[in-house]
Amino acid sequence: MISELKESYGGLFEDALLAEINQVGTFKEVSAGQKLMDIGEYIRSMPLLVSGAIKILREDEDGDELLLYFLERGETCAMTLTCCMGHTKSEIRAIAETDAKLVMIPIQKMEEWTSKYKSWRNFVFQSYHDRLEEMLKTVDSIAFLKMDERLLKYLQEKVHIVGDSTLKITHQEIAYELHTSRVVISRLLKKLEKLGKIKLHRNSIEVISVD
Amino acid sequence: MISELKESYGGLFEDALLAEINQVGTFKEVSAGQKLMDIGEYIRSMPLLVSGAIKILREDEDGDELLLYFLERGETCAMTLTCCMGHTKSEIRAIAETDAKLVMIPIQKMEEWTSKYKSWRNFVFQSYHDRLEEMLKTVDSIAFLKMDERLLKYLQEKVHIVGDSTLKITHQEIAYELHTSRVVISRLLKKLEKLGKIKLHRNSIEVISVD
DNA sequence: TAAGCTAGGTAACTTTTGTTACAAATTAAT
DNA sequence: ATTAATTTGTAACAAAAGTTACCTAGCTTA
Repeated sequence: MISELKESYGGLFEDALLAEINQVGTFKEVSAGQKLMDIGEYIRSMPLLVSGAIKILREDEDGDELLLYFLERGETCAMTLTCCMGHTKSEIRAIAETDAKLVMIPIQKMEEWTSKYKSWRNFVFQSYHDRLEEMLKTVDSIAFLKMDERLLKYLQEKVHIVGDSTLKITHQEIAYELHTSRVVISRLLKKLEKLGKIKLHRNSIEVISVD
Repeated sequence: MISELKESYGGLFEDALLAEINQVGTFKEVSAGQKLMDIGEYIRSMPLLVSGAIKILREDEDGDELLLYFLERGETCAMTLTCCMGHTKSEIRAIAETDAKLVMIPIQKMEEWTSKYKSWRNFVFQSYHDRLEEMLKTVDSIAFLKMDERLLKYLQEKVHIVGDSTLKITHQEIAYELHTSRVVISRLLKKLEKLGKIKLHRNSIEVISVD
């Protein structure tokens, strides 16, 4: 475990903190598609992402989903941070986008480390900042872009996250994450294909242009 | 100044911190409509809102605006927090929604207080949390609601913020903040009036139902 | 091989939102 | 008082997005 921790967080945390994390943290491996946290659940530990990617989703009363953003290596869920502190329920759903490795930190340690380690404080602040930035990007997309632009952006981000320009995904799954209907997605994907930006196959989409 | 500080932040901060704030902070009064911060500007001090309300706006490349949320008494701009720390530019625009009073804190003090005062740390964390929650609400509105629902919600929130059920506002101004066109707003306002939710007058809107 | 399932394509239609244009009412300015 | 500017109302149309329905291609599996 030490090696992977050091790889992802070595530059961020001082050795004493790394050692503590190593001692009190629990290593966890999840496979793609696995649910890590759901709306309304209480949070008992804080995840440090060591490898892979996690997607963070929001849901409305009708159960319709919307992708908010992805977490990558070296990041944590900012929602967790305050949910822990305030002992409130989760406002979001977290699902492993790829196979992923995490270190789970018991929440009691969080406050302790906040006074004890400057690097921890900075990490927490940085996480909040990053998450707010991601939320701004999300707002920009849904407020200012039309669905075809959002779709292309979504595909390009997915390519970045999974590290493969061919995405194994169905139109229905995309529709869920962008909160629209399958027919709309099929229509716009066809349009993007005609523009030469992607190539469509059964169960997969090849993203050509990433610019 | 002490009295207003104590009123808004007395329950939050320990006396020693209040005293420091009082010493190093500069009192600032702004009137409704005044711009406090713009996109791309560097942030040199952090505002603690003592009275009034501030609206936080986002802008796209075309200069189109979108209202993100309001700050009220006892709150601060979470964006500022990290912009200070990372010495990055502001991502948002802040405009006084009502006449407002602020205490401006030099950013050097921020980090100092973060190690020194637990209540300051908690305040900063709480601010981040509140801002993330606001952003979630914003995303919910623009992603899951139709324009007429967003409009009604907007009007009701405005009533809360200004503390008056009659809003002095034009259709055009609403259109800017919701990022749509004046014609759309006029149309939907007429519909809401027919439903008995509001009453329309020139330069003002009376909000009837707040449920 | 036949039946059944899933994924995707597409037509036809509706609703929602955005755009253009113009008129009427009110207020402000000269 | 006349002119000009602002605000609102509304019609007519266009574009974007959502819905329903049905078809076909390719797997799966009985």
